[in-house]
Formats: sequence, structure tokens, C-alpha cells
Amino acid sequence: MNIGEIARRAGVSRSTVSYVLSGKRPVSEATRRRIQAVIDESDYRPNANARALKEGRTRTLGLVIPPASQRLTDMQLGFVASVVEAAARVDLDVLLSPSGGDHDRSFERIVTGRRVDGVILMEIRLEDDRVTRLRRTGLPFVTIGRTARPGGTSWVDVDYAGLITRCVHHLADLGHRNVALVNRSAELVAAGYGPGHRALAGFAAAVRERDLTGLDVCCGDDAAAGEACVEELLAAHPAVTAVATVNEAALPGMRRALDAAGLVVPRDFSITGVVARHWAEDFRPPLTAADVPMLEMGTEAVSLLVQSIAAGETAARHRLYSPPISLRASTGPAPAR
Amino acid sequence: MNIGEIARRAGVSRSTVSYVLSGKRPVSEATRRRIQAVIDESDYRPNANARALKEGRTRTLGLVIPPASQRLTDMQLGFVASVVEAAARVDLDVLLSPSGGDHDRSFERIVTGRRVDGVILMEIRLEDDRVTRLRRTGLPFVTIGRTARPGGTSWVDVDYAGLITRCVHHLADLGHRNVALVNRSAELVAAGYGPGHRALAGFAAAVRERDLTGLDVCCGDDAAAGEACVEELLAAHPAVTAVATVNEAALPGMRRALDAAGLVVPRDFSITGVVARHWAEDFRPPLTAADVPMLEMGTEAVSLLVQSIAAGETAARHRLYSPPISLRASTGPAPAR
DNA sequence: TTGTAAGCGTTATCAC
DNA sequence: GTGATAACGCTTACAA
Repeated sequence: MNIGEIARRAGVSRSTVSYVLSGKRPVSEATRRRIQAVIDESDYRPNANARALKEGRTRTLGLVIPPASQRLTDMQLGFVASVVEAAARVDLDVLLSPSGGDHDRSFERIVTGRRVDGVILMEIRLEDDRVTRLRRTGLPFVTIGRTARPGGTSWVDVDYAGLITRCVHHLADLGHRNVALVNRSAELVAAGYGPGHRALAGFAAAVRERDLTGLDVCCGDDAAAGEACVEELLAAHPAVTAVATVNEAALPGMRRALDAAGLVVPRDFSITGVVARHWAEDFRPPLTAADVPMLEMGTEAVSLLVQSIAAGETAARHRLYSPPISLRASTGPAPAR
Repeated sequence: MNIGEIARRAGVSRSTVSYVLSGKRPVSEATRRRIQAVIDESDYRPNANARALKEGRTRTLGLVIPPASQRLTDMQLGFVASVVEAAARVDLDVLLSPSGGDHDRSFERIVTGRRVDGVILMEIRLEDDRVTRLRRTGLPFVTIGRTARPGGTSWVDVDYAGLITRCVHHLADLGHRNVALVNRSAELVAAGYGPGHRALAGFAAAVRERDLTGLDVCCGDDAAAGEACVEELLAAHPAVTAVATVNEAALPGMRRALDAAGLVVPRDFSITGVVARHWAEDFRPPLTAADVPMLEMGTEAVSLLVQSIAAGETAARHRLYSPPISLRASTGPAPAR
């Protein structure tokens, strides 16, 4: 079923059918209705590819996600879901590309094959091949996260450095003198993953400022790693009385290690950090933490991208989220040890 | 940059360029190299839409996911990830459509707009508009989950009924006489969601067969709901000594409610069910459960779809997964109460 | 071994 | 108010 067939059945030309579909020029009520009837009964819908070819735009967004082999974190998933939802609201489809590096065939297809009008990139590294690549092609894109020098690009990000700094200050205010940062995985940090580095920077700054003893450890993105990590931490550094973390997936394991050590939160040990809200709320006791607003961020990313596509290379815009730290019940005065 | 431009720069015709790209007819080594050089230096890649238009296929799969507004469960996410990954391995892109009903614009675009060569559907209901719709259009599709009468369609599914039956038998063998089923949310079940109904059927069958007292409750897909659900269960039916569940997201909450009631697992209370492996392993104590093989299922779904696209409407194939119940540590002899 | 040209299903420019 | 017709960028008979 194509537009020509509709035209034939309605006894008009193809252009007329096209115009009733787009409304881009007036069509007499009589023929309009006749054509519409034929369209309805044959539930015809224009071929999206032909339209894309002619119009030069695909009404599709590309979303580059980390290779699925490494299980996505809840936060990543939250971004994916909110991007897809926001795109659907403005009638845009989303093409997924699971690609780590720049050489990925999937990434290539999407970017240079002109399958999309713009791209949203996740899991940005401080130095990121994909953004340099995208910059060269001129394809509009926005990143969730940002590179070391994001000038000239559109992005949304969480202010991990500032947030972790505030977490540490909060702990210091409560009298903690020995604090630790539970970061993301060592590989991620080694690869120059932005949040990992910025969290570390924020942590170091606050520790220095408040003259604390600070320790930072990397930790895999899962419960088992969190458990091992806190076990070791407790064994090797018994003076530590509080941790700040950016690793939500490790939280259940951290909890278990604390239990096993007979430590009760927050009486004996405080925990805080920056994680997705439901992780904070599901923690026992509920976690004092900055809640990453994934939904808003995904929505905003789509909005920035749409603007950027429409405007064609105008001023890059960005938005740094610094959500308040919700005081819940996982932090308390430092124990007298 | 298009194929004509490449041809011009290399001093050949467009068809020759096309043929070095596709390899569908021999090209002399000399011109082949010359053309390839031009292609490389201008990093040209054919316009995917033009190609799709001409070839009549898009090399793209559609994946219909539940509307993202309701947070996806880990299991759903696991399917998405494995489908995307499996598709990427065979150079297929994945277009996401967050649609619940049949009327969704996004669903319409993808299905009737011929944006994809085939569709994978998730969250299948016993009576599902989308599959009847898809059946009519003739677009190849496979479902993850199955309708009440799935004959003639391709699908992969988990044998919830059989698995829950086996869970209950296991509990009965341990001496439990009062058991409960913690199902998915009431809305889902009311909407005719397959796994909910089949789990219930399997539960009822086993309870009857073993002459137990069985109770089934619906429970929202999150920790808070799980907590509330088990609290009520314990209060209203103190005789219950074991539950089987298909609601992994509720697990952490169920755990908390048990803790709060001072019940230790498995001494005082047994839990089993069918969930994704990492949920089972992260449970304390590790959950005796059938592990849903999401990765294999997603991969298999893609494979079935690819076959179905290639074969054009041949025999529908399907695969019902019935993974073994991994004996871990959450079930034990019924307590003498 | 290579080139010419038709056509995939649209949209949009020009005529009438 | 409506109809031819030329693109959009590609693939693939058919010719040479």
C-alpha cells in the first residue's frame, strides 16, 4: 500500500493525497474527505524511509548506550527510559546503539549512515572519542555527562564533585574525622569516566578543607563487590566511621558487610552519597543522599537535542544538576571509638 | 557526501561505486582501490534510508517495551539489553517503541510506517491487541511471553506455571502446609498479563494436588509494596510458613518485613520462586529459585525473528524455558508452630 | 570490466 | 483547487 495506490483508488493525483496528509496546502473539503476515507479503510501510513529520504530528516534520535554485556546500572536504565519516553512524547523514535568505542559498527551506522537526526551519548569519559567524532561530523548531539572540556557542546550532568564535597562536609559537621569514598569500578575510573574522577576530586577537596583523613576505594557495580569492598575497608581501616558513595549498585552489599560486622547505621557508621532516589529510599535506614534526577535529565537531554536539531548548530546549551541532599536517616554523629 | 560525489571524485559511475561497496559484481583491482581510497578519505557511508527504500528492508528491528513511565523491572531491562546486544551482533539496529496499547502513535509509526523488518513484543497479555494487529499486517514478529492461544506465532517464554508448581511441590516436600503466592501487581493480573495468570494456575494446581492451604496475593513491583504485602500476609495469616513469588522487585521489601517480624529465613519461613539470577543471589540468604535466563531468551527471540524475516512466514517456532530450580539457602523444613 | 537508466515512495515546485 | 514531474540517494537489471 503506497501513496500512489491511495491516489488511484480515490481518483486523484499523488500530490493531492500527500497534501491532505500534511495539510500544507488547502484541499477542497469534498476530495479531502474522499481521500481520507480511502486512507482509513486501508489503514495506510506513509513509508517513513521514503519520507526521510525526501525530507532529509528521519524523525529519529540515536541513543548510544554502554554495551549491554556489562549490565547497565539502574541509573543508566533510568536515563534510557526517560529519553525514550520524552522522545515519544514529541513523536520521535529512538534508535539504540550499544557501543563502547568509536569503532563500533553500530555507532558508525547510526552516525554516518544518517539514520538519525541527532544523538544522545551516555557514559561520557573525560576524553571521549565519540564526542570528538560526532563533533567532526556536525551531527547534532547532546551528552549525558560531560568531557573534561565540554565547551561548545550541549550536555546535562550531575555535579558529582560539588555534591560529594557537600556530603563530606555534612559528615565532618557530624564529627566524623575518618571518612571514605566508595567510587565506581577501577576500570571505569581508569578509563577516565567523568563521575568517578569528579567525585574523587570533590572528595579530596573537602577532605583537605576540613582536614580529615580520607580514603578512596574503587568498587565494582554490584552488590557482591560492595560487600567485599566494605569488608576490606573495615578490616584495613577500622578508624573509618563514615562513607560517601556514588556507587548505588554496591549499596545492598555494603549494607550486608556492615551488618556482618555488627555495625548499626547510623549509630556506629554513617553512609551518604549520590544515587538514584529509589536506592536511597530502599536502603535501611533510608539513605541521606543527593537524589539524581534521572527523569528530568533524560527529558532535558531530549529537549536540548531537539532545539539543537531545529536551530542547526546554534549556541550550545547545558545544565548541571545539583540536587539537594535529602536528609534521611543514614547519617549521625560520629561514634566515640 | 553521497555516492554520486564519490563516483565523480573517483572518475567512475555510481554503479561501480555501489558494486565495490556491496561486492556484488567483480571490479578490477585498480578501480576498486581508487574508489576505496576516495571512500576512506571522505569517510563516506551510504545513506541508510535510501538503501532501505530501494531494497525494501531496513535492517532494523522494532522492540516494543512497556511505557517507561511505569519503571521497568530488571527482568524487562534484561530482555531489552540482550535483544539489543544480539541484534548488534548481526548488524541489526533496534528501534524502541514505548507503547502499551495498540493505539499508540509510536507503535503505529513503527509497524505501519515500515520502519522495521520485524518486531519483538514484550509484556504479552493473554489477549493482546498488539499481536492481533501485527498478525494482520503480516509483519514478522516474535513475542517474549505468549498469548492464551499462541498457535501460529513465534515466541519465547518462561514456563511460569510449571515452575511455580515445582516450587510449591518443593515446599510441600519440606513439610509446609500453608503456603502463599506473591504475584505481580493487581493491575497487571487484571489486565490479563500472562505470567501472573500462569503462575496462579500453577500455584492452584500444586496446592490442590498436595492438598495444601494456599493463598495468593498481588503485589506491586517495588520494594515498598513487597514490604507491605508480607506485613499484611503475616498479620492476617499467621499460619503461612512459606511463599513462592514471581515478583523479584518486591523481594527486598519482603525481606524487610520478615526481619521486622523477627522471622529468620529459612528457619522460620521459606521463600522460593522464579526471578532473575542476580536477585536470587543477592537475597540473604541466597534464594532457592528458578533463574529466568533473560540473556538467552533475548538472544533466542532475535534469532527467531531473523529466521522469520528471512523465511517469510514459514513455520512459527517457539521455545518454552523451564530452567531448573537452583537449590540455595532460602528454603528449609517447615517450622513446628 | 564498466556505464546507463529505471525505480523504490515520498514531497514540493511548477503549471494549469 | 488540482495534476504532472523532478528530485532525494541508492541498487540493479540491462547494455556496451
